[in-house]
Amino acid sequence: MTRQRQLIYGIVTAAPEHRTAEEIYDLARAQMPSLARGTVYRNLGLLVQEGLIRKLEMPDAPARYDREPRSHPHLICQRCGRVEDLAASEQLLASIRAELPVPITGYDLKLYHICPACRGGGKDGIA
Amino acid sequence: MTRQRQLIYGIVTAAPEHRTAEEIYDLARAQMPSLARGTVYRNLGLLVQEGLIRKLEMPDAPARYDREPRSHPHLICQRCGRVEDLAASEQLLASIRAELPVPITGYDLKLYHICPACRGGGKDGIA
DNA sequence: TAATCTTTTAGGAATCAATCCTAAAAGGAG
DNA sequence: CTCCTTTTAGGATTGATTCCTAAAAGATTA
Repeated sequence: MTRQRQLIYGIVTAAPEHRTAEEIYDLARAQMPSLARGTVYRNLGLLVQEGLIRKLEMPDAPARYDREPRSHPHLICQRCGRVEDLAASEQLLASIRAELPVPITGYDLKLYHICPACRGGGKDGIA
Repeated sequence: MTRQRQLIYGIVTAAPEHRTAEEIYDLARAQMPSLARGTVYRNLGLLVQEGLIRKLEMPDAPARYDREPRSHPHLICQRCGRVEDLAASEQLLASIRAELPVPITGYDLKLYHICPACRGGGKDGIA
């Protein structure tokens, strides 16, 4: 395990944020200025392969990385792109499986909405 | 409605395939050789905006377009990337909504598996 | 610890999907 | 047909990501 790998993994797992490779690169360079961009991409890919973290493809935007590798839903604001984790529901997964003709190895569920901040005004969501 | 737009829309809606912009471009050029790549991308974007078709972001691959704009699950082979439509289940959507703290505007559910062709051998799926 | 072999890195070039730019062509209203 | 607006072709450009290579770091063994 190289220092670079450790650093990158640490940044992803330290916070629940869903950061892009570029954001991770910037944060990492604050601690290791010589770190190369390619190293970040390569290690993120390896961490994903090993099942330690998860890659989230975003609509019309760079991918983001999630410290939780197990399948779980994400709530995404259509306007600002903010990503929020939702708890994986066994009940939901069961419903999904029940509908399927084949066994699945994982899923990716993105739920779109407009977050309170983007809905404007001060009030949010009472209506 | 320009001829280019009509042609592109026609290609997407003609078949249940989920084609990439590049594939659509190739098919369209067979009928209109002067068509520009940018025109294909721009019109696909406009068709998506108008809600006539749907864009599917694919993991580590170019986006694909679906002639069905309403939210519905997709079954995707992890190995070859083949995309298959699944029927939108009102029951499933209800389960999803029931779990949520906020109203959603749409969803994107990708279910991953290994398709029979990729599972190797001749038999498929009896086991 | 030194020698050796393997893996990973830095740095930058290259790729690929997608977007942007501009003059010319097409649509469309009157 | 004329004027005005929108869209196109064609190609340059961008932005995320991958690839390349010599050098550095890690690991292994003696």
